[in-house]
Amino acid sequence: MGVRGGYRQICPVAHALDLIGERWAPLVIRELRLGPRRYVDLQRSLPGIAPSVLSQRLRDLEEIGVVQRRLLPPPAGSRIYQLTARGAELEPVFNALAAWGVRSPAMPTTGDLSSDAVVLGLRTFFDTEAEPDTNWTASYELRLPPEVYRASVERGRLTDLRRAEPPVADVVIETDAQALLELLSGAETVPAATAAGRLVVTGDAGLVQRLFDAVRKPSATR
Amino acid sequence: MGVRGGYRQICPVAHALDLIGERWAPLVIRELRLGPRRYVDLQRSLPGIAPSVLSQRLRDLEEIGVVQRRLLPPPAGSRIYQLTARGAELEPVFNALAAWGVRSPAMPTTGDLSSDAVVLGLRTFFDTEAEPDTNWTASYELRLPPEVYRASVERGRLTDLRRAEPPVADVVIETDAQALLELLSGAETVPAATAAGRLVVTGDAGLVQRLFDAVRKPSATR
DNA sequence: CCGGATCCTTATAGATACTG
DNA sequence: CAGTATCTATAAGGATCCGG
Repeated sequence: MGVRGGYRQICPVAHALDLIGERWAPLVIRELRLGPRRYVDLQRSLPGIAPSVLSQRLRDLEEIGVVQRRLLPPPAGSRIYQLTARGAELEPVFNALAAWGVRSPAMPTTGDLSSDAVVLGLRTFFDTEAEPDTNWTASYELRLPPEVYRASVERGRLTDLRRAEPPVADVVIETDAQALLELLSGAETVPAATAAGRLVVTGDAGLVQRLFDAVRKPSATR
Repeated sequence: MGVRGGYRQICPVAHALDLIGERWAPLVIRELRLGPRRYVDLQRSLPGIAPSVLSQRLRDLEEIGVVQRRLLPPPAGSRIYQLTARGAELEPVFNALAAWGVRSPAMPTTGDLSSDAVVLGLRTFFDTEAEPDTNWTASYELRLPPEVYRASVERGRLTDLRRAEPPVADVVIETDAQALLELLSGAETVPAATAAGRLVVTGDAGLVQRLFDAVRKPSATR
């Protein structure tokens, strides 16, 4: 169980923290929010985590029913980790945490930038407040080498966004995590990034602009 | 800064955890959600926390702008800690965490039960889904010795619930944390608890029943 | 009595090397 | 690739002590 035997309090918050509050555990879960990952993938996305700690966390998270271990069918045969339904229910927790964290004045601008973090930002801050544009339906393939994601917008709503291998979509966006972050935050534009070779769009560029425009940071009331 | 210099990632979630994710920090914040507290109060509500750790957390939380240190006017003159506006914005995070934690099969039934934890449960799980009863307006004084809370319901909405010293309300509810937990979860009834001397209601008992009935645990979709 | 600071012990994380 | 083993560095737990 949690840190030092846990908080030992009858409190939903304390209990949740006993389960998923240990160091690195939330970030392991964050990495799995976009789809299954192998041990080495997790290790690469979480620079600084000790292998023994990663092993321990995966074992703990599996034991409490948040993560599931699975073997990919041959010939791959690799061992992968994925969120269970119970783990996926943590989505509101991460969204709330991200909404609070992104408004921090101390939010770091340097450090490791994982592709997952940026793509999760896209998912978290996709504007759900405004009335959706029912004319907007498209599928996107987002390439942040070596990662590939697939996003679906149906009638103005982001209905799906996850890591994907089978790449079939209306639009293909090829860039990197840093450039995507700048595009989403407004510090970079589609034409400029394209001219600079930091962004390659295959398909309707207007659809891409539309996707980036749909991302809004939360204001105080949320 | 956070644990071991923090995660050093450009990610809102990782940053939020750097700020408030350390051991005990979330529980310190939880204690302050219902109003200001003194050092010793916090120590009593958080059994097991080392004084050095509590000092350190309060200093850290003050530095990042989540907690504010203040001196009560004479003759009290005691030093109290309270959430800043920025700290209060963590409300959605705690609500989401509580909603997830309360549905855990491993949720402990034994351990320390703080009055704050139960009262926060009342606030978190006060049913906001159903259409509010506009005829229901009342103020409650909730005594869980030695704590006193004040709750306000305005036209079916819980508009305020915090620790309070000046006790003025329509109804006074006197009980203890354990009994209140059972009353809210449905394991105990108002008449039975009253008969057993675990609950003393001064004022309209119907209003009390109404308050307890308004608390609903979240279902999977939340 | 309140608000801590200090000291010692122990648990856990970080780093690196190594193995099935 | 998927971890385990080992060593070291930190931070937490717990008791005690001290100044206002």
